[in-house]
Amino acid sequence: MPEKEPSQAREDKGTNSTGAVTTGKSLRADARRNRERILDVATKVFATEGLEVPIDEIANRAGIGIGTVYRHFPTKEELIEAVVFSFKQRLIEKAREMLEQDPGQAFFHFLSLIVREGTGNKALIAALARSGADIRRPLSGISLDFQNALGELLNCAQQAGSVRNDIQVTDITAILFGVMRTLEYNDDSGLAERILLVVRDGLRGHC
Amino acid sequence: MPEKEPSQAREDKGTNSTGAVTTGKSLRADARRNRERILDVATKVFATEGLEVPIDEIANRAGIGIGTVYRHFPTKEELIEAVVFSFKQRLIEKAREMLEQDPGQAFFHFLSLIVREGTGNKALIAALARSGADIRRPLSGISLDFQNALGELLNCAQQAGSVRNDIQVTDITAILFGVMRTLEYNDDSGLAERILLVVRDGLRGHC
DNA sequence: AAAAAAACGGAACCATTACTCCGTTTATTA
DNA sequence: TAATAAACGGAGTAATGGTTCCGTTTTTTT
Repeated sequence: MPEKEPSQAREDKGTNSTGAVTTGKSLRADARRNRERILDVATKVFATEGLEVPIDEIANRAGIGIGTVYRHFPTKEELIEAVVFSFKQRLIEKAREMLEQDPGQAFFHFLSLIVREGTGNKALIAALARSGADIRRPLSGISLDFQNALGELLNCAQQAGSVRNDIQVTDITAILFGVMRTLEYNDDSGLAERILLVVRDGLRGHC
Repeated sequence: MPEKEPSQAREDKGTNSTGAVTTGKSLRADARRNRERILDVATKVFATEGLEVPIDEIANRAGIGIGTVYRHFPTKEELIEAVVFSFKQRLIEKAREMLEQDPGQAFFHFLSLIVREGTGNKALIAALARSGADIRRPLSGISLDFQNALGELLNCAQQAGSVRNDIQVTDITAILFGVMRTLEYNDDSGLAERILLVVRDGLRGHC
């Protein structure tokens, strides 16, 4: 009698080039549902309350056991990464779209967009912090993609003379990081506007 | 027979208007020595390693028991306040001195000074963060003094036309906070220079 | 120098949080 | 629908870090 073997060689979860987990067909129905739900809740909670919210809290709000959360995302870090990933992905997409516009406009519009979206979204701020905090650490995956997208906008703007030349992408990331951090505790959009004004004029340079 | 009474009504520790603990004569010799030592060590450790360093660590490095630290500073918060206080005090003094200079110069020199001193000093960054993070919360004590000192420099600079007029002190505090935070993880002074350049030009305004 | 007061030291306590383990439940398969 | 595999849930574990308590030591007073 032939040995029992896994009835159908289920395809494994894999990771695509960008680092996102490709949700293959291999998950059981309830599992896929739960995974989705966790991600949903985590995204909202992280955005409104910050990354320090304990996993238990997220599990509770999702109406799901802690163990389940950990099966899907073996560490808190990985859950955060997953959430952060989609935020960055969306921004990258926006950046690409903007490349159509006038170079100077594009760059500054992108900055505005980030600031606007970031105001009041602690998860997004953290996402940017993760690629902007320590600019010496080489990036990879989605963070690198993001930096490249931003870099392209910057380059174009510089070539068009809309942004000073003595500035690099990493400087922008760093500045962005600072602005975000400031806005983390001040969701006043008036402040955001004024800071953006200063940054904008400063980036144009030589008065 | 008369009841025993405290031989000498020792003067109590009090707090002066700025919030600093006035070290009266009431402390025993070893106590005063220890208090000083704790403050010294804490200042250095907080500066180089940040405020997250546990109290135990500070006690150990000072060669003093944990209990002793807590007798002098009933909560970690109070120890931090004490450290932060002296940093701010020094900055305020500098600000006053600078008022002598040309208004525009004074203001920008002060910004440079803070950035220079802040680069690599996590305690100082935290000190500024504490008065700049949430600009809606009304300040008091030393933080208010600091804001006022900064405000005075700003006012003069604005009246002299060296700084744009659509900006308030709290905006400066916020910007400063952001810059500091950025530099917290990047002690590269080149980056500091470039960011300062952008901020400076941005604050001058209307190109 | 003895008594009283002040200060010391650090083990123990408590709260928080990330993460594990395993008995139970649910989905899938045959 | 019974057997099997997959996934679930949450009590329990471990590490961390702030704070308290109290027996011991040091300083000050008489």
